[in-house]
Parts: sequence; C-alpha cells; structure tokens
Amino acid sequence: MDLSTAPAEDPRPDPTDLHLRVLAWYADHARDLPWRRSDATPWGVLVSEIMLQQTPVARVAPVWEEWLRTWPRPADLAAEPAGEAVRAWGRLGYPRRALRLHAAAQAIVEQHGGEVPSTYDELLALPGIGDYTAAAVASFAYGQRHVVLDTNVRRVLTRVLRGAELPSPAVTRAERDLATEHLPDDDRTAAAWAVGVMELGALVCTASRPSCGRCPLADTCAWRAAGHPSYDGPVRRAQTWAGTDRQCRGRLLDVLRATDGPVPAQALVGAWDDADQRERCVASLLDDGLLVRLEGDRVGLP
DNA sequence: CAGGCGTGGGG
DNA sequence: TCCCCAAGCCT
Repeated sequence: MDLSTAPAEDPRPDPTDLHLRVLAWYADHARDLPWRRSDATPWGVLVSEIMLQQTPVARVAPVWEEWLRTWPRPADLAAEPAGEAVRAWGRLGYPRRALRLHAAAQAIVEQHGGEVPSTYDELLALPGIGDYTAAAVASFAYGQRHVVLDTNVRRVLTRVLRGAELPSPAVTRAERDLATEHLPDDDRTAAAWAVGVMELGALVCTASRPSCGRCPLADTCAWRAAGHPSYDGPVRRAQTWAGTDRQCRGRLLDVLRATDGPVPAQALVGAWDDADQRERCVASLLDDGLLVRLEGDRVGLP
C-alpha cells in the first residue's frame, strides 16, 4: 500500500466501514429468532425485550411462543388477572417483570388504543420499560434511529473503540456520546446496526472467550490491537445466593405456580424453614403485588 | 446510585 | 463443585 498519498492517519475506524462490516456479518450469521420473523408484531417485540432482560434466549423462546399464542394482542393480556401473567411467566426469573408487562398491556389499552406506542418517550413511560427497552422496541419494531445500549453493544464498542475488555459498571456520558457518534445517520441503517452489534456481542464478542477469529471487526479492534489487556476497572460485588430473600421468594412463589388456585398460608411453611425470613418474604411479595392474601387465611396469585 | 430482584446452564 | 452469569429496571 502506498502510504505517501494517504491522508493523515486517523486512529479511529471509519464509522461507515464498521457499519458495512457489521451489516454484512449480520446478514450471514443472525439467529432465526421468533421475535425477528417478518410477521412479528411490535407487541411481540416488546414482550421479547421484557423477557430477555437478564434471561438467556434459549429459555425465553418457548415461553414467548406460548405467551403470544395465548395473548396475541396487548388487550388479550390486559383482560386477564395479573396472576395469569405471573403463572405464564413460569421460571424465567424476576417475576415482577410479568407484573409490569401486564400493567404495560393495560396502559397500552387505556392510553394508546391497544397499539404499542412507537415513540421512545411513550415507550419509556410504560411500566418495566427503561432506556434500553424503549430504544430497542422503537428501533427493532418501528425501524427508528436510536442508541440501543445493552450489555452486548457496550462490550463491543468498548473493545473496538476504546481498547478495553469490559465497560464500566454504569453507562457514562462519554460512553453514550461515543455510541451516538457511531450511529448511522438514517433510520434504516441505524436500526440494522443496533441489532447487528448486539448480535455480534451475543455470538462472537462474548464476555468470556470471545471468538476474535470469527469477528468482522477484528482487524480494526483496539482491544485486540492492544493485546487483549484484562479488565482493570472496579469489580462488581459477586452476588450471594444461598439463603437470600431472593431464593426464599422464589421458593414461595413456586408453591403458588405449582397449584391452580389459592393455598392455605400454612402451605408455604414447607417451602422455607426460617420462619422469620419466610414471613418477611411473604410480606414483600404481598407488597410487590406478586401475592395476595385472601379470606380464610389463604394466599394466591393476584 | 448502590443494592435488590430469579433462574438454570455452562466452564 | 462452585462461580459466572444473560438483551435491565426500579427505588
């Protein structure tokens, strides 16, 4: 290559080049996920995004299929008691998401005529929908241009553009600015870029053991060029599990999911030995609305 | 804003 | 076995 006529070297890769590489890679390697099919509705996309918050694709897929079969439109879910959503949620984890999705369906019916709203601000106002999910639905379901910053996108951009292994625990202003600078200008390309970078992070540029040999951005990746330096930022405290309220709440709710209707409060005793903790968790589940107390000293799903 | 909130699979 | 998660949100 003749460098004598090349322009001054820009250490940063050309955004358009990144876009083309990611779009081409996605066209060849994207997974055929049900919520990406051409017949998927905005409601289907929204449901998938809520379910995928902290839960792997493999476990979401079958529940999503059944959910959409049962409640193909927001109004179908909104007409049900919230407990039916909690029951159908099964073992996806974080069941408060089921409650919020049900509440979102009701808000969609009451405030948006039963149609999933298309603007970021309207989506953000729905229960259970934060910055990421609002941007994702607006982008994936409605083809709009938004900065979609999930853990996958953050990791890819951090590696390729900043040369670090992992992003900081919380999104910084500089990180968001960087993502914005690299967003394609037009809606269509920006939406394709968002889903493409996410997929690249999920399949190739993974948190552990990334497959740089299969990465379309390998030869422009700052992290790879730097020799894959290890993460040196603040360490997020490892989450304990055994004996926590989270485990206790899960056990308690599992009793209700396993039966059709309400159960005597006494039926929860076998689910957790520590009586104090059990009562505290029952109280918190009641407070969250995941559990309701009924007459005759019984408890049930809402 | 740090901490709470489920679950089951893989290294 | 034990540890680390996996497309965050809310307070």
